[in-house]
Amino acid sequence: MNNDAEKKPEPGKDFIRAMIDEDIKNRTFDGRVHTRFPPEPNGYLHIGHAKSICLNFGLAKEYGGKCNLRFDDTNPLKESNEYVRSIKEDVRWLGFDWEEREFYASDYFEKLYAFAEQLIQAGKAYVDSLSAEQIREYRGTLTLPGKESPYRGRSVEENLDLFRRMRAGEFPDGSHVLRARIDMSAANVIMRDPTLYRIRHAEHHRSGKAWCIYPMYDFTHCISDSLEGITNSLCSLEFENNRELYDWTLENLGAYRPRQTEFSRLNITRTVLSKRKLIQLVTEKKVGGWDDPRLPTLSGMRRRGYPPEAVRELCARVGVARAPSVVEFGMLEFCVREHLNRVAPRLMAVLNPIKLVIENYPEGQVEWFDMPLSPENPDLGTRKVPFSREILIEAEDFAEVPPPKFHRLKPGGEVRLRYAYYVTCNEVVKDKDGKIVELRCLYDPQSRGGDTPDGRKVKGTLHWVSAGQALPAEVRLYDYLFTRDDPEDMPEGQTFLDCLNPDSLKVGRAFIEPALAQCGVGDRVQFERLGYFCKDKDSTPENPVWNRSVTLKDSWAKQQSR
RNA sequence: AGGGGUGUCGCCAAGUUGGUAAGGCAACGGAUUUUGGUUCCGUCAUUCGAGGGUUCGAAUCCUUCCGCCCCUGCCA
Repeated sequence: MNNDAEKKPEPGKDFIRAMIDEDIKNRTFDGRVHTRFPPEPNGYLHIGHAKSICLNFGLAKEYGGKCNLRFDDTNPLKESNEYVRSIKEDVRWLGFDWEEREFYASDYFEKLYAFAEQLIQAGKAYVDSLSAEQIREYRGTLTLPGKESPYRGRSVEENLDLFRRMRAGEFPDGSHVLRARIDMSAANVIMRDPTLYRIRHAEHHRSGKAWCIYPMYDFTHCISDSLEGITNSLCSLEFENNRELYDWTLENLGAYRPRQTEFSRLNITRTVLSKRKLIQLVTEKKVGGWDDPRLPTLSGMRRRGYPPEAVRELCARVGVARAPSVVEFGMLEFCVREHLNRVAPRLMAVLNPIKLVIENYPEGQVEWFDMPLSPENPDLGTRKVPFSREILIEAEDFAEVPPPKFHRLKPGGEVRLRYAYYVTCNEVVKDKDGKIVELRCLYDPQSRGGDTPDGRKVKGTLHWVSAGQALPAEVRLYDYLFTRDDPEDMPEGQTFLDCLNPDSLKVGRAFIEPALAQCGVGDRVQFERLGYFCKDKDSTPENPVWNRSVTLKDSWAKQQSR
């Protein structure tokens, strides 16, 4: 070993880690690292959230800190316990643990209210009685300053009285709001007297009917972070403008102030990651539900058979930066294949069967082979696979008139049936319409196991199942949900719904080897050549259902399509 | 009276105080192979949004343009 071998350039840290290193060096937060993942329970988590989860929980782990799970539940109209339930399930599935630190913004309502009164007391907030439309008009535009509300000058006493009566339920929805008194001509529109509280006579999924006024995001989030002692409040780029208000609020409250840092959210080609659109797909029944395997939701990906390791790997690979970006779907698929290739057992199934009759194999005989579950990982053990006179192979693995460089079965040609025997096709049987009914073959008894004593080589090895013992199964093959790279970018007058791919789900039949009967829901295997599959929850003993997670790379198919 | 961000290979992304463009995905070659998969090995930015300037030397400093993203919810 010599020392200059270690001079390899280390991959650079992302800007967030660099910032934290700096903070630790300067003891900015006493060397602490405390993050949080703050979803609003108004929908299911998707892979975009996974990036935030991996970042926040990952950072805490790397720096020996903590990460809280906090539900940002300040809008009772959109939220539900069902979403809370699914979010916790998905975070756990991804492999992260918030231990006892499960928080809810709604648990801070009383404290939040006290902070609001404190702001009023300090003359930094007032009750406005303009209508929503008027407030919008008064706000001005991006290029024109706003003007002050006539109610902006109310006395502290009047504001306090009004705010208390708002809480007491004396006023209808929309009649008053609490606003911060900042600057109606601020260049940052967010700072033009932002709304802090609104009246909403609605039942909250956790606090029930205890409240009829609810705090807004900008007021709630920073205080929640502060209360929990968060050091780094990481959020996506669209909150950049809100940072000024985050800092303003905490400063004017004299509260501990975490550091908000924004990063670019994850975008993936041919998919939509906005909650609004995902909800639309679900409620308009364009997909089967939140866990439809075509959806980029964590529950959909789980059902599709994507391992959590692959999702985490993707998040690690795309990194974190501030430049808006769109990752190719292929990057995700690569991560899925990479992990499954390492862990998934490899068995055989046939999608579009063609019968192969081995004329010199004894009628009625069945021999059971012990075959490895994975050629690369002997530790996985073996399974029993039956072989008999009638075998099913993939129709596309036979060509009567083979294209150049075709390695599979052809008239007069010899191939290997994986781990079984060499067979040679000597007759193609057709019906009167010229359709192939079966292939008559001869096998070489010497080639048992897939090798011959004379060592002769064969170009092709085929997957197969024994016709008599194979089990029928349903397979669901998926394609992109959308026909364009960017479903958001549509021609005039069209929406993302107009580029839904009608072929995104194809249901087919398959014949699978008997050993697969033992699989449980969620088990993942590779079907030789066909791809990685995951047993679906819709399975019944009579009709197992397998979802294709992802196909294998296929350079032959690619070459043919050129 | 607009403000805040951001632009490095088809995609993601490193580039410490200026010293002469990491890595991954994709793609393309080749070797190995009981599936055309996997694995391995190789190729792939004279150039960093564009133009000026400073400098012996700039993706990195100055300057002027240009593109893209976010902000006018009583959503988060």
